[in-house]
Amino acid sequence: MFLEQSGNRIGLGKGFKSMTINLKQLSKLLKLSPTTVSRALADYPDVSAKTRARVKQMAIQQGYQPNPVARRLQKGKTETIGIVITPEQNYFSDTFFIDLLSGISNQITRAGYELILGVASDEEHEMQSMRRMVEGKRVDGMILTLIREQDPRVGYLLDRDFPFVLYGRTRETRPYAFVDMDGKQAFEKACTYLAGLGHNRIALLNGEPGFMFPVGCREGYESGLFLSGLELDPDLIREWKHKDPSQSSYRWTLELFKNDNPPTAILFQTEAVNGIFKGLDELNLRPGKDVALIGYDDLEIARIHRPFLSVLRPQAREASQRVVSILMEVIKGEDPGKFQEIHQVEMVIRETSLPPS
Amino acid sequence: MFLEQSGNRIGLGKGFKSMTINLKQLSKLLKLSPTTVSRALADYPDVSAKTRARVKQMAIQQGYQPNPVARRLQKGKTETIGIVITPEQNYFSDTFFIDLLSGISNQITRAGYELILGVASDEEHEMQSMRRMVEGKRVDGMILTLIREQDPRVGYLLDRDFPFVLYGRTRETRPYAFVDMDGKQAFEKACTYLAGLGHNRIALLNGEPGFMFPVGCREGYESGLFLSGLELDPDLIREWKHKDPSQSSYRWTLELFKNDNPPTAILFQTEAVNGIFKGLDELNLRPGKDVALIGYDDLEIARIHRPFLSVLRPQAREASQRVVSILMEVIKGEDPGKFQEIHQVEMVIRETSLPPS
DNA sequence: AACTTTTCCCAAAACGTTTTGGTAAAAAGA
DNA sequence: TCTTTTTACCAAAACGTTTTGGGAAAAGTT
Repeated sequence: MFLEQSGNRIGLGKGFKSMTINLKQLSKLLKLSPTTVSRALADYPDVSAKTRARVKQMAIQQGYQPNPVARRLQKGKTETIGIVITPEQNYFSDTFFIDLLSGISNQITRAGYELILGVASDEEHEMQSMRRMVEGKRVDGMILTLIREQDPRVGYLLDRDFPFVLYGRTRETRPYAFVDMDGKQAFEKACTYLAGLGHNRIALLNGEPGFMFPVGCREGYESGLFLSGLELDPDLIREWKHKDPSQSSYRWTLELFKNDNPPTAILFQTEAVNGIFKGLDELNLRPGKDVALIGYDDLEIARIHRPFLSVLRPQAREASQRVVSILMEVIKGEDPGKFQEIHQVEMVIRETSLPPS
Repeated sequence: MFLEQSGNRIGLGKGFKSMTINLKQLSKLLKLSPTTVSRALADYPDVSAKTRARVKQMAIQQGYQPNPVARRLQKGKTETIGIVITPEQNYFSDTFFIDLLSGISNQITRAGYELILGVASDEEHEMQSMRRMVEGKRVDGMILTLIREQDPRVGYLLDRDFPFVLYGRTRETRPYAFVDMDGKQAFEKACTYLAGLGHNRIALLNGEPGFMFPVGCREGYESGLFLSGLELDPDLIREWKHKDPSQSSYRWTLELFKNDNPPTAILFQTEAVNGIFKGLDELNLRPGKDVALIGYDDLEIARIHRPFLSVLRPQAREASQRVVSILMEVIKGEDPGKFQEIHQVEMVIRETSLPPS
């Protein structure tokens, strides 16, 4: 009866024998035109309620799913967004990318979109992978992470008006959309909190310069000192290397305590906690007792080892979902400048933020 | 001159003003038919060398990239492969998924394919996400990880002859393609090594049952004991929970040493190292000195804390690349049963595998 | 010179949707 | 009853490729 349409062999010959029906076949089954079936499924008002119901039922019964590739071609959209991650630039923060991808993936699926992933080892491959997605017309929009102070990706995308959202910020005067954590406010809060406890030698073990995030951390730290009436001592600020947070932070910890007037507290990104603990151990200083510690990021490790680490906790899951929602708006043509979100960071007091002994 | 083709507005109206040229426009520029241009770019022999060169040069000059969506429609392939990860089932092994994705992504890009990623929280969403990819015709093949002893995903894919490769193995009699680490051989090697040093009370702190990997570990452990002429003592085998490796392994460590005849060595998956160290610390046992330790997986943490952990090191990057190559073959129509690879695991002796004291 | 083969190119169809621009029939309004 | 409006449907075009099935001109063979 409706088998003569032999032109419609689907995925045949390659072993995939699952019976996937297409629009033409479905419409034949219903004795309707493909047009009407398509419009019925899309809830257009120009198809009668009765037909619409009949169509939908048959579609479900036959397991019809519109071929996304065909739809994309017709609609001129890929229904896909891209992200390139660079694990080696963020090695020890164990679940950073996974948490991020988790929130993103969630929201993207909800929108019926796809997430394509690139993994790059360095800045160069990162750019290369992104260009492949953009110039190869493989995505409708990009999500960017691990943003640098001067970030060529942002200029590149702005230049060609390609939709994107930053998870973070950069130095760029043209308007663009971003979702960022308020590192400044977080470090200010932690700093004033420690000062309020009586600490007056507070050190900052900051992330690698070049990336944008540590800039805010430092601003918050300086502002916190100022608000608490404390002097800024450049000798209490150190920067570790992204490549090897543990080693470099270990060395800097030892350095810090060579000071005549050593710190009684340290602010840092939690990635560096292993190095700091190791350093303190070597100096026979008890973390949390002899030296107060507050880390940025609530990594697993902060909750496993005694003493449990007091931390600044960004709501990463939430923020990453916002990134997607915003990107959808930008893709629709909304002005990116309208979407600039800075998310608050909460402080979780555990066992390493006591007054000085 | 060649601007009259106003039907070819690309991505217009949505802000993306980048000048992307298409095949028809390119062919007009060259005063050739689209057919010839297409075939020239694909190196068909029926286009003269001169024309081919001219076409290629112009294509580069104009920055022409064939629209992948259109190509996919015509070719009846998505040029995309899918993977669904479930981070919560593998929480602490910090870089497991990232390393995996890294190898996979690499190889996929090389093949001109795309990687689409799903992130699921549990078994149910995992299946759901996979079905969306398969039944929604969004991918040509799937990669599966964290394989369970009885894994419904495998049956599902086999039933509809859909191409896939396992990173791991399962209990299934029909032939299927997989790349697996030789956990059995690894644990056997570690076990006989320890026995050779004189250890005769060797414990196994194994992963959660239900997953396939711990099964091999146990087999290797038992076989290692046997080869070394040691008795198997069921009291020396414990299984921690995937959900919370640290807590459960901590508790099991304490348990193990309540034994009248406590172990002098422990084999385990490195994810559990924190719990074990914590437990030993509490028992005033020095890791590596009083108790020998060998972990499976060379996680960052194994190389950071003294004593440096002796480990079994799988070549994850290499294996994940193989997974992709194999999947490509299976997609081409090769018999999946031909591709069953078991990769050797090397042992790295560091500081925690001394003879018993 | 009359065939045959090879070289080089192309028009048209196809992939599976959605959108455009209708039209015939039914209902409403005069 | 005749016109107008609304309802319910559909044929054809379009999205940008690749593949199919030629076919004219040039080169080679008798």
